[in-house]
Amino acid sequence: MRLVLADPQPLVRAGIRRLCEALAGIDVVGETADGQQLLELVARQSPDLVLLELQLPTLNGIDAIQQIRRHYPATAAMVLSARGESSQVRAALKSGAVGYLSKQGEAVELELALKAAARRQIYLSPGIAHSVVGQRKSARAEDSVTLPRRQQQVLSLIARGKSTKEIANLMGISAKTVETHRARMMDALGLYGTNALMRYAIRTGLEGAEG
Amino acid sequence: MRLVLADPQPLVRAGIRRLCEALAGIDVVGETADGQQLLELVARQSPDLVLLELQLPTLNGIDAIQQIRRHYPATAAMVLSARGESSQVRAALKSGAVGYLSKQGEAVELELALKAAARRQIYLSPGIAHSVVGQRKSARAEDSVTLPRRQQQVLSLIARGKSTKEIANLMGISAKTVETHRARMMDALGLYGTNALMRYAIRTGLEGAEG
DNA sequence: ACATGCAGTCAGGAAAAAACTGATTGGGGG
DNA sequence: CCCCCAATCAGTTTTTTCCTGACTGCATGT
Repeated sequence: MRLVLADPQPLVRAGIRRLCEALAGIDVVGETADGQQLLELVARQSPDLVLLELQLPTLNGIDAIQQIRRHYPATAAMVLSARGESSQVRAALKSGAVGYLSKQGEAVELELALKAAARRQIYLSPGIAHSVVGQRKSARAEDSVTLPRRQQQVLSLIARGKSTKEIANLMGISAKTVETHRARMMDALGLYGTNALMRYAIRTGLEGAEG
Repeated sequence: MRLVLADPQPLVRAGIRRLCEALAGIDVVGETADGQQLLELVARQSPDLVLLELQLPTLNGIDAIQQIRRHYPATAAMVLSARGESSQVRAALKSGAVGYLSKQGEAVELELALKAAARRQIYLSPGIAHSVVGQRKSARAEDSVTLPRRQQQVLSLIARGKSTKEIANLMGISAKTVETHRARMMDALGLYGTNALMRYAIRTGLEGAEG
């Protein structure tokens, strides 16, 4: 099985490469830190499988998977990610990923996942799978919620560290209204307390931008 | 050279382990995902070197380095981190780290770093070194500030989304004292308001894992 | 036309948190 | 020995949050 790796951190990538190469029947034919380069690599090498981190520079993992599925259908894509938000898992699988491997997982999972891919099966790390089997009520409603327009604006300003008063001024509305928006969002997201909302705001607002 | 690894992500850890074991004269005698367990491992194994991520559960990397330097001076500690903020780099080195290796770095750096450590030299990844050669005067006071011990603990708990009351309980002190610590930090960092502090706390990555 | 529901706007008042002021203790260094 | 800083806390005031409504448009379905 011919394999291409994509992860922004060279050291991590090199480590994963070693792990893969130690497995029988696995041939790592390329690696890259970059989404665009990944597509070029796939074009050149036509690997059987791509193992990719979702957070890639120049082209994020989800888009990369879609491109691969569209232009190089012979190549399967499996996610190898540090994070496991439901939204990401679902987006990846919907885009055509053949598996989702968490870096939180044990090393043996790598072998299981690659074997599964060889058999055209789908592998999901434990702790990831629940994102796909809907019945988890305990899983927070945070994911896959689309907030109304103004609520999103408020959220974005919260993520920038603005106070309620500042937000009110910036948006030209009363502070009371901002409070209402916040309360509605907390309700919709199943969060309790302003700090939890702020945490959520910063996490989701920091998407993609990291120095 | 006997080596212990500490990284919260098993897959990454396993990969790095392979890379280390492929080098001559390196013997990986233990690995863990956890700060407290790291100390126990060091006590049992007395390794020559510990290679650790800074963001560890139960005991963060900086504190772990300090403990190791204090209680097990024969063991050196080298940071292997995904991030490279100046403040973290300086804090690590000040705590007695013998090197700072970025996961953004190339895989060969691992060999260079371990060789350097064997020769009792200090290795810094390119792109990390600048944090130490102070010439860049950052505008904000936010960088290059080392907060006192308890203040850092408070900050870390803030980043984890804990409320003042929760922090007070967790630290076994009065809520009033927590407020004082917060106020001192805002003063020291030139921040105004609790939300700005929280933003800072989350952004500087004192957050360990999802609660 | 009418009810229904949602998004957006706001207020009043109680409750909680934060901010300000000031005070004590215990180490370390000059 | 004295001074400073880290750490601890209380009292008081100010600000923010939280809860309970309430009114307006606008779109939808009946």
